[in-house]
Amino acid sequence: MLNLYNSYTKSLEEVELSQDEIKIYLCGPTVQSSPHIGHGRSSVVFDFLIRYLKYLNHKVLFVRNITDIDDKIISKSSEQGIEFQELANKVMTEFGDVYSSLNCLTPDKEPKATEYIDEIKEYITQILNKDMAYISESGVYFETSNFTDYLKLSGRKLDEVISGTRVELQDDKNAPEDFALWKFAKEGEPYWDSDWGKGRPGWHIECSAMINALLGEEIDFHCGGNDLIFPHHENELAQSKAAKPNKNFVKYWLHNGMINLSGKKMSKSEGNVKILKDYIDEYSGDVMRFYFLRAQYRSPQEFTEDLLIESRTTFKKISEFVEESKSAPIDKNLLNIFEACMGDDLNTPKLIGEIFIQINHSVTLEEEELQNLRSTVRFIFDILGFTFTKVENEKLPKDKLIKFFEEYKIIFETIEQAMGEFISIREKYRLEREYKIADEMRNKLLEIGIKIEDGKKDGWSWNNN
RNA sequence: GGCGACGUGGCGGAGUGGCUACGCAGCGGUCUGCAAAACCGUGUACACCAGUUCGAUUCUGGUCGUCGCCUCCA
Repeated sequence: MLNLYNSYTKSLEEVELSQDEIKIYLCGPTVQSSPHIGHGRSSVVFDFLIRYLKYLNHKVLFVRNITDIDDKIISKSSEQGIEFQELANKVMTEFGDVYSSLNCLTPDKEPKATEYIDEIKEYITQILNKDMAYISESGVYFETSNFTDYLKLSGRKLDEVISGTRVELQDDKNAPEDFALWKFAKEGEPYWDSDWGKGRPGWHIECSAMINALLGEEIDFHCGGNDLIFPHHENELAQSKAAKPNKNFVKYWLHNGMINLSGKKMSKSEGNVKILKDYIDEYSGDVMRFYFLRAQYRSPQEFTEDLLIESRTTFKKISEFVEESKSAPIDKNLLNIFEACMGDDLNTPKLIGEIFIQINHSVTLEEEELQNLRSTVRFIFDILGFTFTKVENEKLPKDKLIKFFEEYKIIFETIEQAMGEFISIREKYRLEREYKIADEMRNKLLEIGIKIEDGKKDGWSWNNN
């Protein structure tokens, strides 16, 4: 059983899944600036869902779009004196890198708005033909007053939409709440030809058109951050229902909560954006994923670097528990827990708690049961997209190492060889009860970033932390 | 201002009408030459005020507070 919160009905619903392909559309980024933690959350959280659906033996058709043309991209690129495509491509690459280091499943299709201009124009024509849009001086606009269900998704009232608006209103619109399907190009702006005039698509229409082109008239899940509910998804829904009144555009609307930086929402306008890549590089994709796993996907989630450090510590425990084991779904009890938690609107924090309860109880288990538990925990984390790849040890500069080991008359060839000799020298001192020297060696080694942990099998390890 | 969400121990974060969440940190211990690591043990938190109830952190109402959306945003 899978219960998920549907933003449209504002309630937890038992999801009905057909045995056919499940169609999922995730609103991807506008490629105007580098990905931040919030982008990471949205992609990882819905990656959990997709992977879980696959675990439940469903076929999934997953589309995530890229908005590569919009006002911000145009203005930013012109500030930098480059073509808008150049900026879009650069940022797009950054997003691709981040998705892959977070081990998010590659979408089956990843359409860009600029590659679907024909479909977009065709879609606008359909809306015009249904008398749900009109052409004015500055563009083609959606006639919201002709769409009775407008604002049903976001639950707003019409006068609120206008009263809160501080943006200059276009005076060639029939109503202030009407939104652009096609914006006519101003001097110097990029444009595509159309029957109505040279211009570019509005923000919302690309999603309607690309969903229609790639997934069809009806889809199962439409996902994105909850900041997109209004106006983006509201308008998208209006367009799609206007073009196809008899179709149920989206079965379930799913929205993830925002990341908060020290109590504040992180957004471009607040200027408190942190670059996601830096954290991935420092903490690894698994740790970032685990950080996202710690919060239920709809709740706002606190972000500080300390919480990332904590996530690393906690995740390390799990990796060590699972390290030597093969992934296998053996422990039925734990699998039931897994499904119960995931089925409860993806309650991943609860799942983590339950897994730790199992780990804590494992001391009483027989060897075989313990192995089964380890394998099953590993299996669950595999399903959730964790890789358990060891963090590449930070490369210390070789000259620094050579110099360091010279002091102890060790000729550096490889780190293993040099450390082996270093340890045996130090061991000699320890046997001779020359603890001062031994401790000093340990401390000096720590200064260059290598930590000795006496009593461990290996005897030494990198200090990645 | 409008709409919505939320307020759980030092921090993060589940959950429940009566019973241990869990993780991190802290504290005590075992081990150790000393550390570290590891292991064992350890905490009567549920914003405030009323009400319903045999009993409320969990239900209802109010108060205060925090956050989000309302404008491009995941």
